[in-house]
Amino acid sequence: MIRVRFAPSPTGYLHIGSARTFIFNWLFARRNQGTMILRIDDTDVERNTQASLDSIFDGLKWLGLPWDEFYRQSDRTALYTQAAWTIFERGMAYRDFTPMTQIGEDKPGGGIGWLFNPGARELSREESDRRAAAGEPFVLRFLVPRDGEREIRFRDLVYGDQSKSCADIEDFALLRSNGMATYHLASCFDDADLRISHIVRGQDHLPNTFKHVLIFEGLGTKSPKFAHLPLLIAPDGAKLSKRRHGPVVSVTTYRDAGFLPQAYVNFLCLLGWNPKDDREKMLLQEIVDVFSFEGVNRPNAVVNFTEQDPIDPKALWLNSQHIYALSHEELTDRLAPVVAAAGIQVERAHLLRITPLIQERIKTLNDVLTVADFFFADELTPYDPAELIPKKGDAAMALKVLESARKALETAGFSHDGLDGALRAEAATLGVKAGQMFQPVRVAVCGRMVAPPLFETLEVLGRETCLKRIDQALEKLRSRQASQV
RNA sequence: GGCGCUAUCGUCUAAGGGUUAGGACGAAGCCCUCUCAAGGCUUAAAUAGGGGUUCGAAUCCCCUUAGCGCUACCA
Repeated sequence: MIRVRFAPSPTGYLHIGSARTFIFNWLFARRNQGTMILRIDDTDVERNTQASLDSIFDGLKWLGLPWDEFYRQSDRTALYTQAAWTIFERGMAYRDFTPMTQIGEDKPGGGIGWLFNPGARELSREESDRRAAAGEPFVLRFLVPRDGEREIRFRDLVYGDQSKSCADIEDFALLRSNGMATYHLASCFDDADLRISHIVRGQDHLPNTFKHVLIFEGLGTKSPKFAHLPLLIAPDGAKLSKRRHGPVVSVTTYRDAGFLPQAYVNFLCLLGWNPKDDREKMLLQEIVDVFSFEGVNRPNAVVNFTEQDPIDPKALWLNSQHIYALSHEELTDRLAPVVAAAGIQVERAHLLRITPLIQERIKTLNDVLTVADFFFADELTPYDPAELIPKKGDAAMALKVLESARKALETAGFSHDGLDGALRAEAATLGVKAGQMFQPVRVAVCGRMVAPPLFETLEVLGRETCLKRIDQALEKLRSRQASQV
């Protein structure tokens, strides 16, 4: 039975790399009819925040990938302490009474690799017990084997066989001096207790895994299988961080930019994994059908963003592909809340008619606001009347064309073919090219030179609005001419 | 410093001893066309460097270089 977990610690908001780890876990579980567990690793009371927890749930909810079981480490602290003392009783851990301030100086950052504090390992059990009983604070450390040349080995499903000499593993802490379990202990205990079959997490944990193997040994359980994932990094090669890279690292950036969750998931999957064929745009089910750790790469993957544009261009393209794959009804359902949030009131039936016209012209849901604005507004936003002048034409032509278009639209049938026929006929009688006819009309009704296909647009706008806007355009042209004379 | 991981177009990647090193995004150009978009076609663009092994290396091994990670009573 496959059981996997995603175990974020609530010390920041849900970050793009964490989201991907969650997704890979989820995919692996679904692919193998396994169980997906969400576990909040909140053993660090100092740094946990409710806001962070909210952000994690928020982000996961948006992704739309449900989990099957839920745990929170702060509910289980007694279990960890108990486990730590079991390891101690087995002689695989010891109390270290070295004050924190003292070790801070000559330990990490500076010089030689730190393995353990001098004298701490050699303390007799009697003295250790006595000092503890006297209330002296201590850290419980794992007693990493120092005799012989023992190597810790494990096989990673992505990175292959791993080994490390115990001589390079320090005596890491199991219990803090306040009695709380550390991440290593709590995480391993839970992985064992919850019968996790595969630990799927970021590659930054690869070096920690040697310690974890030791802990599982201390716990007397078999290690789960491991699959480490390449990290997501910034274009500058650095690990993604809020401080350095800003809001890009948060999943909410993509959500708020108008991404479809399935497109975002698709994008994240393609960072460090590929289906071994040329597919790029994939539905969730299609990914589930072929997902395996064989397809996971080892090098870190760059999320391609800039200061000006936080969105990876490929993500944007994938989003447009997913938008394009939606039915008109589905897309309308996604667009409606965006439009409503912008304070625009539109009937769903009307929006449903607009949707097909913009579907292949929007890359994000939010684009509806800029691409379809003229469908929503009563009055067009002001535009330069010079835009009404067709190519290789002049203001007089614009005037002439718009006048005859107006006349034609008074009687034309408001369907694609009716409008097409009527306007083309007008162009022919005036002796202008079709484009010279269409473009002024487009600008007149849309208020700009770039817009969806003309006839469908006119159709959706309706005769009344079209005539009104052409009248306004004629007015603009006339006053422009008057002012220029 | 020690230990570990990694190294193919700008980016995501394919090719796990024999290919003109393939695809996608992005860029440029052309076609289509009522503008834009979509679509089609085309172009530019990569095996970090050096040694081996081999008839033959992007692929296996070693070294160098570079990047990243871990080295906390954070996770």
